[in-house]
Amino acid sequence: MSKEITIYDIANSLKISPATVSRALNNHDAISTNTKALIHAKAEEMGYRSNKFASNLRKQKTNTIGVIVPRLNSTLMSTILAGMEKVANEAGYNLLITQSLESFKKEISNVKTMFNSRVDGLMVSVSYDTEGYEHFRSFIDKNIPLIFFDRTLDKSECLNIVIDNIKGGYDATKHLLEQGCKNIIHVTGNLKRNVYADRMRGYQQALAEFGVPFKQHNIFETDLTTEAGRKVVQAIKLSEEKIDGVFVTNDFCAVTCMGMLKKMGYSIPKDIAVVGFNNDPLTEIITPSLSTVYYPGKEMGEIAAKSMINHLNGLMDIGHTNYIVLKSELIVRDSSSRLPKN
Amino acid sequence: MSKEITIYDIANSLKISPATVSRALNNHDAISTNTKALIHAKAEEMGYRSNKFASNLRKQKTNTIGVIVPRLNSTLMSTILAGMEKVANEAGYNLLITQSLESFKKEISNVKTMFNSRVDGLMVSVSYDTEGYEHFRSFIDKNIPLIFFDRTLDKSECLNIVIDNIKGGYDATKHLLEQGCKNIIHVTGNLKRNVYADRMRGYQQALAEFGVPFKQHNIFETDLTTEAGRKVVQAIKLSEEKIDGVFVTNDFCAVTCMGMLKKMGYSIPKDIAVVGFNNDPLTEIITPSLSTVYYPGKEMGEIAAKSMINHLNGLMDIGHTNYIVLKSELIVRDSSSRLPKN
DNA sequence: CTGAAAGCGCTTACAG
DNA sequence: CTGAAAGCGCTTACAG
Repeated sequence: MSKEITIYDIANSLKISPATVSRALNNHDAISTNTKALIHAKAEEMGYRSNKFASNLRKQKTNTIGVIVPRLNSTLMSTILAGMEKVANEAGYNLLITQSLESFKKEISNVKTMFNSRVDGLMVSVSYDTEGYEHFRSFIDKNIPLIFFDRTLDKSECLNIVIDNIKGGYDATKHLLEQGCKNIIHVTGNLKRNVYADRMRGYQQALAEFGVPFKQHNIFETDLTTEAGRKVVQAIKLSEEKIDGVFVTNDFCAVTCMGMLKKMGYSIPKDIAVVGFNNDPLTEIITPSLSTVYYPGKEMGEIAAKSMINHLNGLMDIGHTNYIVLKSELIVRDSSSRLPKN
Repeated sequence: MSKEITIYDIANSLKISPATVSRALNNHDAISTNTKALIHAKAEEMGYRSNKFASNLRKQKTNTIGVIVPRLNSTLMSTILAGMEKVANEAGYNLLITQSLESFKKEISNVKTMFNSRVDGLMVSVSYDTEGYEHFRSFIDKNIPLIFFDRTLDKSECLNIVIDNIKGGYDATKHLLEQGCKNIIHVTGNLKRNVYADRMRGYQQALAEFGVPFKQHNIFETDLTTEAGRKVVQAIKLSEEKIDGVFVTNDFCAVTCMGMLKKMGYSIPKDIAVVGFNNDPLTEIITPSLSTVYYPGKEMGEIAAKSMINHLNGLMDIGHTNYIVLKSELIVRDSSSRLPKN
């Protein structure tokens, strides 16, 4: 392990002060171009690397943004993260990423870690069973910027970056109704979470608008896994009332359901029309292609990171904004197209 | 922004020395249980949080592991990352994650960032067009542990965590041959990368074993996107020699091909049998289900992180190991099952 | 345009 | 079991 070069080594070898070396390395205005060039060359030659800890300790800033997601391995989340990473990296910020694995307890511990790591800001999509935001108190008290994205909390005074989930649910359901569906079930996730609760509200609104009575037993609150899909399909089969439409709040689960329905002899969309959510790439490559609600994951990640960085750099104050709602829209494909397209 | 509490504040308020506070907070043996309890309580009461920069600066250690992946938003990579995060988090390490977006240039810059962030170790899956490992020189010179996973480099003296890609390619191809395929094309990624080059070698070995001549024009070196799939299917259609087997080195692209082939009237597996790679969850939910090679992504992430942490904690020396090869195996499903299963 | 000096908040070898 | 003191490598207000 070779010795680390410091600004003192550079200063000594150039017979100047460490202060000047520090300034030159940070491209401070007050240093002459000559001196700068000299110092940069020497630094390069000696294999110098800045010590971020010393710098952070002195500047009381970390250039690191924390991110907590429910799971890393979901198409949506990894797409959002990709967007965040891109923006953060370009702006010279690092991302510290952890996953709550849908556990409130783990989320609390993740928040603590982020706090102790002194991230300059924190971006969070909450877990399935998160209750309240007391565990973010430390961030709020210290005025450390906090942004929620996708899954947000009620009554949050922080910036929330979302899509209009009510509209998403409404559009999907309305579309199914327009295609002639009379009895539409809704397969969703934990209704504690805004994304699922709002989509269901949209579902209810559309039903009401079309004069279709809402039935509680048509709501399947699940964990959206393959297993959940299996149970839903079983229920469809055993149902006394004919089910002719399915609105699933997640593409992967929707595709699972479609596959099983097909195997059981249902024709899609003729017997049962299906709409998913997120516009996962897989929706386009399966047969029939899955109608879905476009979810701007990459954009959401980029905008969240951009907002955070602008705030940190004083170019913007996220304290004044409560919601940023991104555009999202229904994409009609084969799984729900019963009528001739116009 | 409330003032940060330091060990000095705790020391003053308790009329003891900061050294004792530091020791107590780190559960040092030499501090009496009483004093420890007292200090911990006070720290809690005052809202103390340790300053990692000061601590890192002093200890010359960061408790942070860097990870560079080609893309965050790929099923395989996000699964690997999930495994890494789990292990790292449990061991009290943080993960600094960046993506190279398949660009050698960006990878070089990522490595530099990691170096300057003084990660304790670095885990990398290289980009499409990475050449050599000169850009890791700084890590090697400083003896900072470096682990490659999935996509590795030739002649690397570091620890590489991989699956047996040759065997994977061999198994897939052999299976297609056993199912009666006479003319199998192979759709793959950049052949500079071990994963793709090795799978092709396996493909060639199986052909050779069955006395089937290898034809260069049966190799499609692509970027494995939907567009690439489209071109391959076009080529299949226009081909003068009948093509009856497709081995694609990535499930998503395989599914894309399957979808288009079906639309063009091909029956799968009767006309054309298809095998993918990775065992992406989507392989099970499409119709016909896709035969594929199981890839232990989560395990790979866990083992990489575990190896790194054990090395950092002195429990193991990765300097003595060159390769860790994880188990992986062919999973036969409907897309390639022409013979009755035994 | 450059320097001297203080201080960011810890940890630890040394001493008792 | 506890303390005094030095030092990790920077940055910056102040002075010139």
